[in-house]
Amino acid sequence: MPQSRPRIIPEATVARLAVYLRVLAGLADGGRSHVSSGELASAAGVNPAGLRKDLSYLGPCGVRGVGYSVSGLRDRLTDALGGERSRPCVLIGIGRLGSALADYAGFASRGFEFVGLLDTDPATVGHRVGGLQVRPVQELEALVAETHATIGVITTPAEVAQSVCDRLVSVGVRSILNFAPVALTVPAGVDVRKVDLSVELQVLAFLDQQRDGTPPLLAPLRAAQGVAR
Amino acid sequence: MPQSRPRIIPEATVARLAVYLRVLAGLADGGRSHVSSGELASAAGVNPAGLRKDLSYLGPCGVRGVGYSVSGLRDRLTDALGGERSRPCVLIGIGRLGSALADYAGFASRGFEFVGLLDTDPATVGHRVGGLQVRPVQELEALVAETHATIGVITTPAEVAQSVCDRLVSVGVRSILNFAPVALTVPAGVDVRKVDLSVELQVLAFLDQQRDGTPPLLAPLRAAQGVAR
DNA sequence: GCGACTTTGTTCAGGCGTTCACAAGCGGTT
DNA sequence: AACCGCTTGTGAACGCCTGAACAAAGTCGC
Repeated sequence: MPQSRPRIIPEATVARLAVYLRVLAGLADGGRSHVSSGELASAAGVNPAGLRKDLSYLGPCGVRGVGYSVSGLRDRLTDALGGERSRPCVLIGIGRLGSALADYAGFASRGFEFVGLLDTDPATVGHRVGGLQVRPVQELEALVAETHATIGVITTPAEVAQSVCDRLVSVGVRSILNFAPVALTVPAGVDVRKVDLSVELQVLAFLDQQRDGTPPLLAPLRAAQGVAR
Repeated sequence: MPQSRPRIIPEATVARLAVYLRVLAGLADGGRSHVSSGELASAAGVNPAGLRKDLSYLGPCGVRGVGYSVSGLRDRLTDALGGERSRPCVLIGIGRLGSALADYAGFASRGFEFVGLLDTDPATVGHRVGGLQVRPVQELEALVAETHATIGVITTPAEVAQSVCDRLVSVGVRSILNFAPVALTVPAGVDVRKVDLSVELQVLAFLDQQRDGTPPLLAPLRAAQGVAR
């Protein structure tokens, strides 16, 4: 019965659904029972019409004239995004960034649990980070097999990211979050999402320069929109 | 003066230009003098035609029949993305993630230098992170004024992110990188880029579920879309 | 010096995502 | 019971970006 979602959901929409879900969780904690698309969109930083369109991919889930039930919509979104079941993750590369991610509360609260931390550095292996002991990267295959991890997070230096990725894929991991500044090559059927922190800063630097250097030239169309994405 | 770039560069292109720049830096270190669009595109993980289109926004910068000069293109990209001048950044919220970012080598090597670290927690203030001493967040305005920081990085909890953002904007910071899971509201003329780590994982979880749950249903290419029911 | 090959730069069409605007539907009120 | 206002859901247009095909241009070989 719950199996009836023949429509394809665009990836951009999926990302926003995750944002809506977080906003809803906050509203639920605040005791709210209903929200309108306008209010929810404002909190999420998107257009109200776009929000409704996003939600429409899940089928009707609001009541006209009233709005959306906070708990109802939250449950529906939770279900659409993969349910509440805990998703075991392995993290490879326990440097500064890796350590920070290992005990980032935002992950655990959403059902993402790190079940293994791996590193090559003998000085790091054995150390305890976020409640887990760092293990040597040689144990990657065994670890994935025993924990049935489905998500791999790569925070290694760029040079070894591809080989780590290959090993993850070879033992069945099909979802990879990559923080290393390289483009990973994976076979079809494997999803990679890349987070590139220095690119983000560089884009900001570009926009900054553009503001300072060419406002008289092409300033007109660039204003508008008070909320950023 | 190289002041002649009347064309507007799409933001998506800017982000890719930053990736190309990094790949080029690696090639230059390797001693390469020329690259073709195909090779560069492969290393960056994009389509060759798209890469050429991206570069065309900067005007002709390759030689037909030969390819691109590694150093020449690198310089051109560096210039387009804001030059090599050091950009002072302030970082607010020195938790796990903030500490990791504070001494992330990838930033410094691209001209982004943290000139101030701020936090509210008395236990964190005064501590030394990545070569800088953490200062109380009350000094934010003074710090920005004295260092002329142009970029603010927010790694605070969600509840205080907006107020920190407002204070940054009020003292002239117009570029903000936000890691807090909230949509920041800013006046026109201020750019915000948001990095949401748990959203990335949630998208992966969705794709994972979609693979497992609906391969027999919508695996094929695709049919009509936009038609309603 | 000329021809052919290689690679860029550009143009074109297609898909995707976003935004706007309107009709349908539900609750509250009289 | 019927009306009115409010909000959702959807259809359609617009613009952006992506992916492929073509022409210009430069180099290498003979």
